[in-house]
Amino acid sequence: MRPTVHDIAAKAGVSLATVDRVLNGRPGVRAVTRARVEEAIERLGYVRDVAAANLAKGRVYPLVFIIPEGENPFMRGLEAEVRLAATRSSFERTRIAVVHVPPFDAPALAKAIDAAIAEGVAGIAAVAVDAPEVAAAIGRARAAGIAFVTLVSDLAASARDHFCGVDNLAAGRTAGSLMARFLGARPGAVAVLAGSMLVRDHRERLEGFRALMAEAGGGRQVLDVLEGQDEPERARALVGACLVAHPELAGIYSLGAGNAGLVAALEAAGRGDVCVIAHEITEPTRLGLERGVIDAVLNQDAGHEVRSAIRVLRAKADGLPVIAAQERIRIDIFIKENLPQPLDETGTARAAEA
Amino acid sequence: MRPTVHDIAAKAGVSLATVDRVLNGRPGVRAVTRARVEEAIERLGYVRDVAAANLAKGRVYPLVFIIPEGENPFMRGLEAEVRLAATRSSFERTRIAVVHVPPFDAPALAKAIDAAIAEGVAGIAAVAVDAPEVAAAIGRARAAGIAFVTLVSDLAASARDHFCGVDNLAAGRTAGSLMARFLGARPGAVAVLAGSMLVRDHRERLEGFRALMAEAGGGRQVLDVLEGQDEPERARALVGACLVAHPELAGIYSLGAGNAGLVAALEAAGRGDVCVIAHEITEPTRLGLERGVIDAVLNQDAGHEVRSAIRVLRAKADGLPVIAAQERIRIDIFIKENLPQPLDETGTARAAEA
DNA sequence: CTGTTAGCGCTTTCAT
DNA sequence: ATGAAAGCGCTAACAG
Repeated sequence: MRPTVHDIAAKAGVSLATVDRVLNGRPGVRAVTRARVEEAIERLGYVRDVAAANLAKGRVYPLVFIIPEGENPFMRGLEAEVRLAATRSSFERTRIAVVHVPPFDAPALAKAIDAAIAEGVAGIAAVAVDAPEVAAAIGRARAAGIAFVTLVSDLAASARDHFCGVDNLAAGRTAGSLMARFLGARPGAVAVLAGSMLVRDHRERLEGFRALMAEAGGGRQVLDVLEGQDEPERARALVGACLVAHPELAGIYSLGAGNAGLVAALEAAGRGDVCVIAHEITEPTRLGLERGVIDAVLNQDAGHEVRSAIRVLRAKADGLPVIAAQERIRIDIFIKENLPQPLDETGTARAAEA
Repeated sequence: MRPTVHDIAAKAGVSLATVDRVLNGRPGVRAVTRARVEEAIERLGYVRDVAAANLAKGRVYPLVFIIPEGENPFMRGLEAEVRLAATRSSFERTRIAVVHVPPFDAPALAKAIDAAIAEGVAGIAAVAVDAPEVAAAIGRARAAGIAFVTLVSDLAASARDHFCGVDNLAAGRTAGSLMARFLGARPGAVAVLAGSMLVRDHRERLEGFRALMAEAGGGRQVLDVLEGQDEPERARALVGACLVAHPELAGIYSLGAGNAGLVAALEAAGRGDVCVIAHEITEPTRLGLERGVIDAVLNQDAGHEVRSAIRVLRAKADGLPVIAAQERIRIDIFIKENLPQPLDETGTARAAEA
């Protein structure tokens, strides 16, 4: 049997209350007594039973997820994953709230963070906007003892406990490598469709992509970035115009959202031959893959990110360690053949039981 | 506050013990009383606090992982993941044991399963050998109320609760698709290196690969399978001979283990131009990717599989539902650019914090 | 058939 | 500065 607080109390010749004080670093214990208890803890190899502790505390962890509003399908999918986790979270003494903020709006995000601090939550997860005022708000949260993780998009220098997302530089390089291999010796330039160069992820992906294309040699031309603001209509117009202006175009790297427009433009122009690489498995990209318009999709698993964020927030709130390997978000590569089947209404994976 | 057993007891006008009997489907309650309690449960929207229940039960879940012995690096990595999880599992009221059996040995596996049943474990995870006697042993385990999951390799018709592994047919198709795209118009045949055609995963992967190569058109020739028994030395010899016999060889699909030999043979022959696709991120395949000898590696995340197996076994043992999306094991595609950094000694992911 | 009572391992008043 | 005792939500004897 694992040693308990009683064992420590007996071994150290003190009461349960004193053991608890030492265990939780609370004041009111003489240094000598503390030392005695700590030695007992050490010698017995005691590890706290977190479940029992939480039961005694009657503690629930109120967490807040701050997510951009709008039509970006990836963000909506992310939110769905949060709500799914929230349903199940009651089992785990966690209460999860979702807060919306306008996308790319640093002041609004900072305000939302401060509101969460005022509410006295145990942890905050937010899709970060890379701005000093946001970093300052995160600093205030941490100062208040609130765990903070950034989700999907990180920000430069800040006190966040953890970043739940992928290495976007590597993602861009991966896209570049696939593009180079898929095109092989085929001539023609490559276009890049982004949301906005004001966003950190997009900048990093572009950087990685350009770097790899340069290293790959062959002198393939990468055209100037098309900024579609992550809006399907703008993306469609931009890509349509690009296809006209560059009839020899060989590939398109779409590193943001708005992919419904991209697919529409390609199909309208009858350019199924263009090699297309996009990001995130969503309705449009899934369809694009299945119809052969998109050749590969790089993905970050939103469900994994959300569950990871919850685990990390709870661990940090408890002062517990984190399993790094489980929390690292991979850059998934999907082609038509390894695309996972969508779940049916009951949440049952058809593929898993096939 | 969430309703508790006390609330139910009060509402139904019965004692705690009766509520508990109803909750756990134990006998000794009149139908009317039962109905009254059930109504109270329903109306209050009661959900059991599993942590508290386990605390009260003092229950630990003894689980057994049955893993093939031998030098297969993937299996050794799998075992390492089990041991890692075991270390951390004390936090979660789970005790994990590892049992070794000779690879591909159905009678030995069946015997190990029966031994675990006799020990009265709560759940068993095993890398299955596809044989009737194994299916029978699994049936006995389930009959004894023991949760059972197959790990990595499933078997035909059996009563296992769940399969923790990938769709190997899809994996083979994925390999085929990548091979076809990477080779493009380049002429030359493709070789396949397998462990043994007696193993189910390998058969399925081959089937998927061949199917896709046929569909891809271009009439690319797929040579007869080389069976290396997952042993590096045999693989090296077979591949070496194949390279001599087919100087125009364009690609190799390695669907089993023994990849150290494959890489060695290719490097010895100076055939870095051959397009190579292999399975599982292990020491040899990681090196192969980094050195450019291997072009892509399909992977199943052993850590994910193990953690998933534990979650599923515990959930099944508790009669709890399972989050399908979290338990589905993806077919990961890795190329040099999206290969995750290995962990350092402290278990910290270098990439995640970079 | 049903109720009482004493814990599981930990935290938390309230005394001393 | 330290201890005693009463729970947290649930289960498990043991009585009725």
